Amino acid sequence: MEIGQRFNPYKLFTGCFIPNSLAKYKGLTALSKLVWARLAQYAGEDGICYPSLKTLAEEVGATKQGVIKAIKQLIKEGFIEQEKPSGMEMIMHKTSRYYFLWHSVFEADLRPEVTSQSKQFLPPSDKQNLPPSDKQFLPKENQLKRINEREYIYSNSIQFSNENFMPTSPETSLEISSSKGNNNETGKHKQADIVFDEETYTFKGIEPFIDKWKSAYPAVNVETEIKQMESWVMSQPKTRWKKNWKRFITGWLSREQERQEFRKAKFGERRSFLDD
DNA sequence: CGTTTTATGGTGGTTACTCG
DNA sequence: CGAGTAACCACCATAAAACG
Repeated sequence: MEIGQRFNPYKLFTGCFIPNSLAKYKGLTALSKLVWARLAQYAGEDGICYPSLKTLAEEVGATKQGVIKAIKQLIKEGFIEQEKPSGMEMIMHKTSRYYFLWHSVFEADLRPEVTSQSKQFLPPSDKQNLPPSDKQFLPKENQLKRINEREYIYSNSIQFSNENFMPTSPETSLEISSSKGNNNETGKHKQADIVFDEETYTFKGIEPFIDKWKSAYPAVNVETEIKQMESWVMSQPKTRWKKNWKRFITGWLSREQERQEFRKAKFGERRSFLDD
């Protein structure tokens, strides 16, 4: 690929993701939406992120002041909540924590079948998913619906695609297809081989293994990694495609699990998966 | 009626400063 | 060091007014 050459950006990049409903929302500036997207990308499985204003500003191409204004607007409009450092945290120059709030505009992006079927993929509860040190920062549950509950709905959020990011069809949705699954149709307990669909650039037949992988690799966001795999495979020449995709996927997840554990051991806590 | 000019508000940048 | 405020400035989009 040469500079200036035409190319197809479809599923080619990873990066920030702005839901359609948020993009259309008129109560936020463009920068606010970008900041939201960046924060969403920072947020890990626990749905919390804590980048510094300086870092945020650098990564969205704005100034610290601009980011402050954007964050204020996001808070005012009810999209995020901010926990400012206090006490020892302030002394230790800790950064603010940002929680995502479920907003009415997001409902517009949820098709009925997605809303009902996605429930089973939500984490058991907020607190169970939070590290102990984070529990003290949990706002009142009845006031707050952290957006990581919907994380799986937007699990392909770090991909750049021309299509709607919502998993609207079984062909493009791990979540929905897993609820239907091969078992219902072809029956019973026969496990089909995993194949890589050349047209949709997605893995087919992985649904029966998702839960297994989740429990086997708890430090890994399986859905996100699958998307990254699909993106990676897509960029590879077909001659390099694997024959045994299941082995490829488990190998990838295993490697990622080790990396996450190494990170935890080395850095104590992860600030963001973007710090890779 | 269409085009140009002007006024206004929103947004964001820079700098300096304070606070804990 | 991180977060925040304030004053000032520039830019841009929009609406209204002026003009031919």
